[in-house]
Amino acid sequence: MEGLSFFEKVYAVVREIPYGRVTSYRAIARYLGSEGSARMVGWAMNQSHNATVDIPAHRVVNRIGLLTGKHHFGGPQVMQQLLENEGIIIIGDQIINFEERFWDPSKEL
DNA sequence: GGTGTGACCAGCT
DNA sequence: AAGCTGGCCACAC
Repeated sequence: MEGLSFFEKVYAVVREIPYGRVTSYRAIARYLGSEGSARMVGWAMNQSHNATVDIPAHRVVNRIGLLTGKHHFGGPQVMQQLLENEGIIIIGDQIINFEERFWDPSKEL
């Protein structure tokens, strides 16, 4: 992790999110040592499409499991569809059983 | 090196 | 209950 920019660290963590699990912007920021930087994580996701590697950005949601970033995918349904492909249920942009699906890098990594 | 920009968050109105 | 405000901080220009 040495020599990596904040962005690159964010990408590295997001790539570690297991299939069928999700995490929050805040949890990633906390794991990277700057808890107040949740917005930066979101911004990193915004730029993630020009990253050289694939970033499963759909596995990152806000603190309560709401799909706030769905408009930044191909269309407003794409993010939800990707998650449902992984067995995650979503109703009204809200992940069902969010607490069970939640994956915290600072505990599990 | 100041300024603008956010896919956030908590607290207030 | 829904919307606004200010704080937050890494990045690009």
